[in-house]
Amino acid sequence: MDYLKGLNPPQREAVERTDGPVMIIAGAGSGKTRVLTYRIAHLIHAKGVDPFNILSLTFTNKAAAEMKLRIEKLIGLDARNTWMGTFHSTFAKILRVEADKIGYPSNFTIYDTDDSKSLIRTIVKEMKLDDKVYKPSTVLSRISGAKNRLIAWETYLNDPYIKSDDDAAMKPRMGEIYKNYQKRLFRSGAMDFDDLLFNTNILFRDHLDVLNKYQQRFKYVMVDEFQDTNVSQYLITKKLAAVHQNICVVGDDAQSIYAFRGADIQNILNFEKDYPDLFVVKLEQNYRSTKNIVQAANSIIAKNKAQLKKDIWTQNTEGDLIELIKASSDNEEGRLVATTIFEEKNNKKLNNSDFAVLYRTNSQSRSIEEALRKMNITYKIVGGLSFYQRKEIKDLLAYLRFVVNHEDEEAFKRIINYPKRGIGDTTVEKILVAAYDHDIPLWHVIQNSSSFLGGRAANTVDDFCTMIKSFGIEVERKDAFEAASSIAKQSGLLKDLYEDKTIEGLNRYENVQELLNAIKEYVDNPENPEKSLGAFLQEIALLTDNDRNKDTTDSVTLMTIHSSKGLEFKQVFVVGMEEDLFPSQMMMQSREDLEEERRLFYVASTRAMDKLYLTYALTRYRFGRLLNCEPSRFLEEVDPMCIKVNKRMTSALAGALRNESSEGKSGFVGIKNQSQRPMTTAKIHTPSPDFKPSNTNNLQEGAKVEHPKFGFGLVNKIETEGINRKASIQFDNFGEKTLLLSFAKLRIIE
DNA sequence: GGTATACTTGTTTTT
DNA sequence: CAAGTATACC
Repeated sequence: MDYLKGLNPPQREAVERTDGPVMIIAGAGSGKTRVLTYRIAHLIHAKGVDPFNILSLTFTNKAAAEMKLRIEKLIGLDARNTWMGTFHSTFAKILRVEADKIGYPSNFTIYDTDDSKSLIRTIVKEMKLDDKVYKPSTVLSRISGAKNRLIAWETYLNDPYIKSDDDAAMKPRMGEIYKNYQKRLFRSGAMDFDDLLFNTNILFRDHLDVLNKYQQRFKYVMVDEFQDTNVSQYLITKKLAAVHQNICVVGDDAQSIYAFRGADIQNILNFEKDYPDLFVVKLEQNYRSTKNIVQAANSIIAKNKAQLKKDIWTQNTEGDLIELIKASSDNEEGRLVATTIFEEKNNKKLNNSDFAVLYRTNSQSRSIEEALRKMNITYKIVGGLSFYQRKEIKDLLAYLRFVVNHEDEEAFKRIINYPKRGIGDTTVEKILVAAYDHDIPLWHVIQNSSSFLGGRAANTVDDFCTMIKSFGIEVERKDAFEAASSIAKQSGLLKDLYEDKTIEGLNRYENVQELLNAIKEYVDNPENPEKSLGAFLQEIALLTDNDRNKDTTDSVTLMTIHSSKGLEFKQVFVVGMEEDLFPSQMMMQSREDLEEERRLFYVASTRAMDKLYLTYALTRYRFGRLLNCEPSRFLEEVDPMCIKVNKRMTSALAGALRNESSEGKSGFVGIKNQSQRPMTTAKIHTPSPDFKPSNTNNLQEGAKVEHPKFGFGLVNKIETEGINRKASIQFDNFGEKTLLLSFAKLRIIE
């Protein structure tokens, strides 16, 4: 086939060596995706492998989608039939089919991190533990770590090493929390992200017939971004490939940046031990960047000890030196980035989309955004607070989730009293406790609320229950879009948002509409055979909005270094090159951590094709405080031959900019302080010694009353709004106040 | 039960 | 500095 001609010798080897275990070490910019897609095309086209027998695992939906598209271009529609997706989505699909084998319903819910944390918070509360000690995020990452190493809660509780570890951390009850968390997930018919992998392992361990089915099916297994796999993921792929041994992993140990998520760099470093007859190919020619950038990147990564030996080189031109830019403050850093982009755009006739600004933490985007906005440069932010994490989106999704899975506790808690229907925390608590204590399904309690709750609470819960049931009927009869729109309307959610006329309120309303649009798109897309709401929810649970913004406007990209992996731009700014920020202060305890930070720097640097800028600021607002910063140690690690210090910042200009910024700042702060200073209030009234609240059922307008705090006053007006009677009272010392009569303690004087 | 306010608290990265 | 939670109040 012709397509082999465009490949260099190692690339070609990687494509043609289709059988047996293969490891492709692919340096940054070495044409990895190309090799992968050609390899799959080659399997199908030249080797006659049925696309159904090929499984390719990636880390992002975007990578999967892109690869699929590229293969389709090479070999046509056959490509559609290969299995290609993220670890999580692929095994979620398999788990749906096989759920009953491990006791789960096939419509199980997938909890996102927020759901998981919320569940942990309630468990910690129920166990009467201190949530300062057992912080949801800490607990979750501990549990997650265990799951990624395939440690079940039973094992966790019995392991003396873990026990002493937790004791030492002053968190002896961790194992119990893990146990309760897991049981609760199971009761809710829910799995968290890690469960998708953990339970796949359980499934394959306990049901050899199932394992065998998939082993037969997936004759060829490929894993992209192999350096980011955790033990749990690795074991799944290893098992799947155990029969045919056609496993091909592609990765770059130098770009392993997800250890915090359980990724184990040892997987790639030790791969050869598991497969002694492993065929290793190294792709070392970089097609992306200039010589200067490649050399700089090499000099950075050379400082790491734990790595596979490789020698990245390029035939590209020398290119510009890397520019080091010093700014006096974070705001100035933003301005310098913006002006540089502006100039380069004009000088070199570039588009906004040729530029990217990369940072270590999301919070750094603010100063950059401000500066770009001032210069009228359009930009887009990738990642950050995701669309699917917005409250209004989660609320609607919770409705949808709960209608599909009546046991979904986290969804239930979100919607039971939103929009307000008069069901308070105590009632919710009672329902959950009833379900838990009697070991009965949550939905059973809701359906029979009168046996567990008092009269009026039971009534409102009944109404809620009827509503959910009617939604259930709609979901059965209609497609996902019609059902979701109807639920959004009838639940009152849309109305609640519509009535909020603030800017944010409007925004929220639009976001919900956007979600509905997304559902419509899903339904209309012929590639999705199943139009049901359940099918849509499965799809969306593992979606991050990285690939969602397909807006075509030409814009500068702002994102964290993590989310930049796999991308490339002509010009790249890595901002915030400061000690404690990059490398992050959290990452400097151990050498392993520091090495991961260094790999992160390597990833950032190798995104650039033509030009790389490194910027740092001398001062920066963090924790709401102005801090002095030191240049990052990483700056000294870059080969000095590749760098030039930017001279365009004359000190006069710097001074001018600094003054301007401080003036603007202080003026603003001054105004704000003034408006926020609390007014001095009148002295609180001391109630008369014989103060006793009167029955206010017959309170009349014009009556004279005493309030324990506000003192004496005259009733101006009484209004009745539903159950609530309110009185406007003109107090002698506190002005007019409107009080709710069912709560306000008032003594009627005359 | 609902809501306005004060207060704390935390900022790494994400499937 | 911002968001999210506890509190106190109506």
